[in-house]
Amino acid sequence: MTLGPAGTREPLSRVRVVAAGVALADTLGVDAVSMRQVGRQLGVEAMSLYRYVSSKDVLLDAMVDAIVAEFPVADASLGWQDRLRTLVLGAYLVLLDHPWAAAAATSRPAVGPHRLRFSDDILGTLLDGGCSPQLAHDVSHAIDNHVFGFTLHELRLEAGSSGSAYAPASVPDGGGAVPTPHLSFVLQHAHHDRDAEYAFVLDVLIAGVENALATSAAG
Amino acid sequence: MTLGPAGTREPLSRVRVVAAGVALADTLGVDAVSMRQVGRQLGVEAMSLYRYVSSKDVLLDAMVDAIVAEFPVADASLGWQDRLRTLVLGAYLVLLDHPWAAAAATSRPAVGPHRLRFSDDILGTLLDGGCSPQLAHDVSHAIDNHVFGFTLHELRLEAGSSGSAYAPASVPDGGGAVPTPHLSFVLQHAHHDRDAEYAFVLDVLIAGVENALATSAAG
DNA sequence: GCGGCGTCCCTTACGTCGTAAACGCGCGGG
DNA sequence: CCCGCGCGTTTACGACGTAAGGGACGCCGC
Repeated sequence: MTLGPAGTREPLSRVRVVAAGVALADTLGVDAVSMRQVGRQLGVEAMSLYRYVSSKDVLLDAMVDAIVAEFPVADASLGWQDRLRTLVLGAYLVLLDHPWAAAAATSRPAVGPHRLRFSDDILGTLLDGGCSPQLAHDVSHAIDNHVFGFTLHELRLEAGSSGSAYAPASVPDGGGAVPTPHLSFVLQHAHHDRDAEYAFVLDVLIAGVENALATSAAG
Repeated sequence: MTLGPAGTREPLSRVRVVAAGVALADTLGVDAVSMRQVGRQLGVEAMSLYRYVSSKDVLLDAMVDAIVAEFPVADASLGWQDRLRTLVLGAYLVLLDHPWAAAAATSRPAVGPHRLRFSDDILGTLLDGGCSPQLAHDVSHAIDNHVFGFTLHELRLEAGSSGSAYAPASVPDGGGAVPTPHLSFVLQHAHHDRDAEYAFVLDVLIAGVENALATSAAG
């Protein structure tokens, strides 16, 4: 690698490595993120990265957490419902900007510090709303799953944007197509509005919490 | 590879290849599923598999669909709520038996024929319950996400069974731990009951549907 | 000034992966 | 008899993650 006219170059660092990985994933997809590619992006050999990330796995974990770091922070001036909505919809918007991130996050067990912070905000909001610790715990899992899982779902649908979302890829042994009467009926009579669906399910969860709070107060 | 005393061996076939992949994933994890490993399992070279599966990706898709094939079928003798519960809880139990399957299914865009059949059953159940096509569509996505996403979540928690479920794996740049007061509070006062949580969220979804049906009937 | 040491990056190498291409073998039909 | 073809093998290529060691540069105490 030739140096610039000044003869020096920006030194490597963990943040620069992670940022290069994110940039690569954003433009070419996660599959393009290999140690050698990331190195090339930085004008450096693959092995040099190992001084800053101990393995490719921790690089990916750090990349995911770098995205989660952009998630919004709880706004204490709102009621708990709107606070939740802000958090969850904000996370959704961030994930839409980095289509690989939802997939990477769900397919990887590690939970980074920023994700812990986000979970803590969700839990704090639920506790503020009057949830028992148990209820808050359960609902926060459901919300986590909604944020990452549902967003992944939506991204996939719009990725395979060539007409129908349901495109069977593998043919069964016998060969013939599977009859799916209800599926085709629904696809004819319903349209797919990404954002509305996401908000709808979130509202169902919120309504579920309100209901649980009401019945526990009454009992 | 030496032959048995009879001098012949079971001929290869697509189902045998897929079954070997499933067996390998069940015992050694998905990461152990390589073409060479699957071949070894069958007493055959890696390249031989390509006569039955055109690539590793379609092998994995077929493996996932083989698992989904075990999902239950809708029982028309039940009311729509219980029919849903049977379908969704049955799928959950199957996925628990093959811990890799939920991860593989969510991280992979293809939808196989058995999964289409399952979605169709869900949709049929919802339509039977009186849902509009649009509502059925939205809810079925939420249910799909619940089945695969939530199950994945639960499996992960019990995989990292070494005490706390929230073990941050990557340290931030600055180094220090993140303060998570609500999280630690909740972890102290709530316990994690896998099955109860799964059923709880499902019931929240069902209640949401009932509510939507009631208000649309009233309006 | 200078010798050692730490930090940073490079080179080389190994074993694995997915898979393209061509080969060999055995069997059933002309 | 032999041709073809279905099936499995062999060989090979270009990636991959990463272990091990080497060399250059700058800062430290002396």
